[in-house]
Amino acid sequence: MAIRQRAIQAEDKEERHQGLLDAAERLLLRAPGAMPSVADVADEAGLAKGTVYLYFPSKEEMLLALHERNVGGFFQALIALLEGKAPVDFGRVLALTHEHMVDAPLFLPLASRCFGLMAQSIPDEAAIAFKQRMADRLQRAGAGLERHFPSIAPGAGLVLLRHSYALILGLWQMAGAQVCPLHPTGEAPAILAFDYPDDLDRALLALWRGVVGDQGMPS
Amino acid sequence: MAIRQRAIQAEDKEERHQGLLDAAERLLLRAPGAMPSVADVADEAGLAKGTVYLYFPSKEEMLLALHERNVGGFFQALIALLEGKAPVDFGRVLALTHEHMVDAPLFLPLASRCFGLMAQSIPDEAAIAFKQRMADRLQRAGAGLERHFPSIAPGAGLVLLRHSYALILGLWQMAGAQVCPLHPTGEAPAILAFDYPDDLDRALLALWRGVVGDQGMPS
Amino acid sequence: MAIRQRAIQAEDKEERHQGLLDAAERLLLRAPGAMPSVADVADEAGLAKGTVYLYFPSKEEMLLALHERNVGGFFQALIALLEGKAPVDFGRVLALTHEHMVDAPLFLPLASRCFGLMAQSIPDEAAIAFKQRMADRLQRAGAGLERHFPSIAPGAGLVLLRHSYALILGLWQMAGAQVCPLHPTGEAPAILAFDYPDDLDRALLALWRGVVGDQGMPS
Amino acid sequence: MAIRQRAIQAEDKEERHQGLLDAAERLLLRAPGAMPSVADVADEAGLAKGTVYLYFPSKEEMLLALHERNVGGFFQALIALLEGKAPVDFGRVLALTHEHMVDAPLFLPLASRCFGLMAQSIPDEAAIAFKQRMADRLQRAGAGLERHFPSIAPGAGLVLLRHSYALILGLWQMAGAQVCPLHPTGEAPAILAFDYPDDLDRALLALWRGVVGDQGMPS
DNA sequence: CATGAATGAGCGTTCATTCAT
DNA sequence: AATGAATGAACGCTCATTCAT
Repeated sequence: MAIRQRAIQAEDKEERHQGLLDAAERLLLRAPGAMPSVADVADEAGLAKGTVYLYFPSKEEMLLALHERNVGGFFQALIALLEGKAPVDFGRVLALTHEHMVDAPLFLPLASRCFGLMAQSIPDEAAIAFKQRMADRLQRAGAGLERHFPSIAPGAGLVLLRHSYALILGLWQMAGAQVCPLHPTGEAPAILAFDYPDDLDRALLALWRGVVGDQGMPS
Repeated sequence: MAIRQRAIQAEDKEERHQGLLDAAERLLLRAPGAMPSVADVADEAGLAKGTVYLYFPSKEEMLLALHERNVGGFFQALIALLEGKAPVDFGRVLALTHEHMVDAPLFLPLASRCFGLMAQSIPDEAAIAFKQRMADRLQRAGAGLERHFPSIAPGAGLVLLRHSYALILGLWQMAGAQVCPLHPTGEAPAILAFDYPDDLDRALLALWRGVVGDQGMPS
Repeated sequence: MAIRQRAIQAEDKEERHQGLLDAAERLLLRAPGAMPSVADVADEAGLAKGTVYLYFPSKEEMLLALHERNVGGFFQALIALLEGKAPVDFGRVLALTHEHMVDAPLFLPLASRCFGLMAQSIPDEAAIAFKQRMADRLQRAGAGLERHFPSIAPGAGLVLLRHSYALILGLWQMAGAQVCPLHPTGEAPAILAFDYPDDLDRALLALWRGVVGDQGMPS
Repeated sequence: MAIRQRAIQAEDKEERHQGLLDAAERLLLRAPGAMPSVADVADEAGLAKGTVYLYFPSKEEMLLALHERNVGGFFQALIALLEGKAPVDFGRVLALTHEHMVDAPLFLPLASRCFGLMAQSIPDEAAIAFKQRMADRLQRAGAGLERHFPSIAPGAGLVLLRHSYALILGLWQMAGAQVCPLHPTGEAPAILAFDYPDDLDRALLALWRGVVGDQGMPS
């Protein structure tokens, strides 16, 4: 009952597609620790459970699509920055990273989940296609980086991006383990506590300084 | 049926304990992407399902114990190195890291999973105790690091260890996503391919160079 | 496999609902001493285990629903009798009680179980709603009783019903303990043996005579 | 380890026997809604789990033995009263009932459970033996009752005791269903609420008045 | 006698996926 | 295209009972 307007046109379909991703995003935001169930996503999107499977072959690929939407946004901004004419320094890249990855409360939990997914539940074909798209973006961004930071050796821009991402992701996971969300009374040892965004800045700064030297880095 | 020798003595119990961890380890190795079920672990260990619960209060705490066994081994070696009298340079630390974390095929998948566990399924008390033990080790290792690398500011040894760990972990996740273990026929785009151990070395080198400068670093 | 006709219409759903209650009833009849498992009920109803949870939020609430179906039938008849125009005496009430509670082989085992359930496994909200419905029925029946038996003090009709129910239930439990259903060869001592329906009549008669006196009672 | 003094003498064994019943009693008192597990009982008694099975063939028969100890205490007092020389009226019997059954917080939950047990889990032979002992006691008490209340027809003393017990038990179950122990905020409909001891007195008074008339009854 | 390690069937519930409508 | 009823494997965990020690 209540069969919503059928999506016949391609653009209507795209709208449903995005609507489902939006719904998944909202649920993930609401409970970052748990994978939303298909039923929940469908509900949140105002659709029936079966309908989800008209738009995504599986729950996992839906989440991957959501992740890619996030990643895409970040790279679009990064590439725009790097291929633009304005001079770029570390601070600009860092700010952009914060905006899209660190402060966006969804990016990292999802990314972390998706790396696990890739190795398991995503069919090879889909995984490879996803990776191809990622590779293209990375390559463009890496090249842009080398243009703005001449001290980076050819090819090392891509590598630096990879390492930065690893740092962002790994540190985030460690930060997440600090919290005992339900019973924050339990005190973890102070020595383990650290402020994620701040500490990440320090780590990235060290990494970049080790690669690009002092040029374009904050004094 | 098939009642194995009963573990009456404390050391026999310890053996069972370790045997279960070994079993979990083997399963995790076989399918690094999935949490082994209690039934599987029991089977693999040649015990009945219920027996697992004589040795661990829950599946999660069993996996955490396995993780701690791994971590403990690494830190024991690291602290021995750093508190020993022999001079220590980056290469030594790196070699040790490889031996315990990178080449041990289980360390990282489990570590990655355990960070997720802490925030969810481990009772606060157990989680805090675990963290306290981790903190102690980290602190000793951090102090040792500062002793051997005088250019590290006081307190920054611990931080460097944290960042190194984040790099190791994050990069491993990205590397893992390269492989499609079951169908290795599918070729991922070459540009994304990287050799995890090698690339990690490069990343750690960059990070450390950014922190400690050139002293004790390979030329 | 074996996908039965799908219950799309509300009435088909109601049929499934009732079908599950019927199945539970049959199992309870077959083994009055044990709570049927969800798997058994589903099997008996020819459905899959998961399907049960489309119709009831939990096993306990399913049994409560079955109980309420029984109780509802009894009260409907009782209230019809008491609010009707025909004169009512003890014999009529007793006959009705037999028909719905005593001779219905399921009423009492289930009732006895449900009292235990209420205090444990039923969510408060559901329990209170159930009790409210019971209270309404009891009140109407109690008032009707007072109308037909003027010697009952105001408010005492409800109390008499409660005591009668207690007698019916308590005596049934004692009677049940007489039987060893699987091995009826074992003879219980004759002195403890009693015929439940007959003995109950005597007990109720005594109780009612003590409350309403001789009016409307059999000579 | 910690093998307690072995019970060699018959009286030592009896002590263990009673000790286990005491332990079960304490646990039942602490959590009247749940059947204590064998492990809990053994723990509470300071014995090992396996030891329980040296003294009772099954958990159920242990609980039955505990119940019989309670019942035995009640009947001993009742028979002493009825076979004594002092005059006996309803009030005396009622007081004794309160003391042993109503106010003893364990009697009724256990009794209610045991009736269910009889029909299921107790082997016939044990069940019959238990019943034989119950029958003897009932018979003596019934005869004593008839001696003190001459208006009771021969044989009706036993029946009156049975009906009284049914009332006590049935009403207790209904009373138990009133409580929502964990969330007493949820208000049950007031109409269903009643005070168990008070209401029971009223019910028993009505029943007895219906059987013995006014002799020996409170005015 | 006493122990307690080992067993394993059994439980209620979830949820991704299918497919008749 | 859209629905949602139906599926059933999978899960972690309990606990009465056994029996080697």
